[in-house]
Amino acid sequence: MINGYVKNHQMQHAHDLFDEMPMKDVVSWNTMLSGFHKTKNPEAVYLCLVQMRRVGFRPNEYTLSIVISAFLDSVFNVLVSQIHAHAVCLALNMSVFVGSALMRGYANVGNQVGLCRVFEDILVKDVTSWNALVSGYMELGCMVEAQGVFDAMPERNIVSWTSLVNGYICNKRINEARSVFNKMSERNVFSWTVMISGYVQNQKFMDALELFIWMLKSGCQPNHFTFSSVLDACAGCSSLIMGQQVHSSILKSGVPGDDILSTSVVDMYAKCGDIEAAFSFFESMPNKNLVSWNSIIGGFARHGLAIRALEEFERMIKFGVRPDEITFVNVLSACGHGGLIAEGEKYFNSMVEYTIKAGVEHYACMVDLYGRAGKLEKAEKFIKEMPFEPDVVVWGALLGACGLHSNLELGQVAAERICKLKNNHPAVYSMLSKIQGEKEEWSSVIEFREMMKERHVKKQKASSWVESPFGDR
DNA sequence: ATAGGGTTAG
Repeated sequence: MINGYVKNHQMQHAHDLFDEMPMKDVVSWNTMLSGFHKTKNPEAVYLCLVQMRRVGFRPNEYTLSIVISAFLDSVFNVLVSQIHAHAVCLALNMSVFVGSALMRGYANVGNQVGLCRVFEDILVKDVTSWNALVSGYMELGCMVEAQGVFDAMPERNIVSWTSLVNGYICNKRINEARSVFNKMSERNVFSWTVMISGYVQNQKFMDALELFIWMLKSGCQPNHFTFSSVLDACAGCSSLIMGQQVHSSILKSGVPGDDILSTSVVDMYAKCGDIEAAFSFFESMPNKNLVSWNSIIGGFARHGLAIRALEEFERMIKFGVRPDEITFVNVLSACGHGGLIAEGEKYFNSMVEYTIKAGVEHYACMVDLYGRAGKLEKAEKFIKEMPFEPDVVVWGALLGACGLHSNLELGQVAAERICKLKNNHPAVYSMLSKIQGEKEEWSSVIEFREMMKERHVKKQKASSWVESPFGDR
């Protein structure tokens, strides 16, 4: 019964039943631990483990591997070496299960010595243990070691290959990843998805889409992970036609739509310029979460529809969804693009009510807000009163505003600060020469162009899909 | 009856 509740993520019911249970054993405790792990509640796992020990139960292999997995990426991962010590005392460190969990744990805290030590102690190492070693080395950025382990493994399965590909991708070595991927004798939905999302993460959207077509031709059925990455690729290269095709394939494929996939659809339509399609799909979603709300608010903001962005924000609050820092970045940028100064100030000040501390991004939005509206002194004052060091984005917002309102003096101040933080940023040259051009100071403009040539500064490539002679790619 | 290695969103 408890396991049934756990499988359906009904932890409250599981908990109640567990409390009533008269003769608990290790298995019942492990089932509860696993439930807290599945519902991503590391603190509950921690408390449950402590309680279990307090009433005198001895952890077994199951207990330790669940607990270690639950501590990954949480504050409790400082306990990895303590759990390891515990495992040694119970002679469970030689278990394949505990061993591979511990390896992930050590990789998670960046401890290479621990990773190797645990691997050596595993009595009968199987493919999974070797795979965990490859992934562990990759996670630590040790690509040579990972490749060495892969080459030395007694046997390799599709997971070993996929781990290697994924490892190279995580280390931003997309070409190495692709060359390993090409050598695979068989591929499954995991391997295809890893490679496709790797291209997306590295902004190679066309490569991602090309590979997706290849995947379909090879007869491999995409899942919600794949589709979500592919939609991201469509959004990345602003290809509405491709995005629509992918959306249709999702509907035809019959993969159950989840929150993440739906949010990717919303985001794709918004980034491909069809904000109404984004909105109507968003409206049709039965379960809107924080990320989906942020996505539609950001979509309206980017389309300059400030009022509609703010309406969605208010609706989100009414729905009882708590905004986070990203929500406010989107809300403030909506105000900036819509010239809604008073509203921007109101929302900026309301952040404390939601216990969200304004970060450097929010300050950048405010500088942008004042700057676009021509209130340059106010923007400058805002920068001076910031509780942290302004970054390139903050100064860039001011510089952009100076370009918009042809203010050379303040523009030069911003430009100098940007150059200190990031040498030879092309935007600095373009913006200053733009202002000088407007002031008809042609000698300065020419001087700047010469300077750019000398310093080998290249203007950033920019293009627009609006009335593009190439049509929609 | 409970456990380990590879993939997704703002």
